Amino acid sequence: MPELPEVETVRRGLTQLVVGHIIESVEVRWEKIVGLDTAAFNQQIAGRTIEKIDRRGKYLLFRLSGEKTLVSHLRMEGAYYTVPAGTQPGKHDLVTFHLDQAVDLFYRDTRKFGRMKLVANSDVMRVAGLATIGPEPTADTLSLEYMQKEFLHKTAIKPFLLDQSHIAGLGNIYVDETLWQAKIHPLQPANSLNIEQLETLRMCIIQELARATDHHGTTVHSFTTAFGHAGEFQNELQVYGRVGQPCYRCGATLVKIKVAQRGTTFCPVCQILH
DNA sequence: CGAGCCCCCTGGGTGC
DNA sequence: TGCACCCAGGGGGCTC
Repeated sequence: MPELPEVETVRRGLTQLVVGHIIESVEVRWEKIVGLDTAAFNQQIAGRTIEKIDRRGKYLLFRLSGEKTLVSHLRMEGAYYTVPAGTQPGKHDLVTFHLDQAVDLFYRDTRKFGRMKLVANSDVMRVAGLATIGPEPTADTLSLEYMQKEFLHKTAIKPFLLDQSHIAGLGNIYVDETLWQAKIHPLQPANSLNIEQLETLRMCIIQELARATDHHGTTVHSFTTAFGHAGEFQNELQVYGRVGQPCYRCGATLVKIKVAQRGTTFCPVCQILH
């Protein structure tokens, strides 16, 4: 499931593979992904050059010629990869971008949850999700002062961190990881954290996402980079996927509960609810 | 405004 | 071997 480190890894791969190419035509094999059929999407996008690829939170932003942006969210299993022109698409290859220089860019999405939308550059920040997105989790953009003002809700910290309007980029895996690192219980109300805990959490989030990005993201289920490689960060995970195994810090058995409909693994000894 | 729930989907796992 | 079920989950949208 792509979170910020995985999306950033995809962005870097795509930058090498498709920037500078012209989109000659497209084929849409599952209309809900794009919200348009092949003819309508083709009419909007054909002839544009891919000038640059940006990222905001978990959104990929393909900057195209003519002041347009293709906003793409991979959701659970969306993936991009390039193949030689003429390659037959597989069952789960839902969109084909026929590029110049005999390259096809495939969008594959087993569960069909991903979405993409072409908008004018001036409308990008009006796209649902981007309109309300919180700051990027870096030292420059996520300040302690912001967190003190933002974390005033009594909502449990886990769903609070999953809400992209507070901080951009965290998903289920990295929320469980950073809460374990900061020794905070996933049900702890966001407004109950003191300033020391907020600063600890802030640094854990910033460092964990940077470290995961350095490792090309986490591969669970199906994530691969645009080059078809798996990430390596799954080997670094401390709690996610380790229910029933010993806590690396205290040795207690990690437990799994449901928090806001999400599977949540934590240490019942290190992460005490206050 | 917030909490809770539904929905979108399919592959993989489990039980019989 | 096969069938019926259940589960995972990001985020938009809905109701209360």
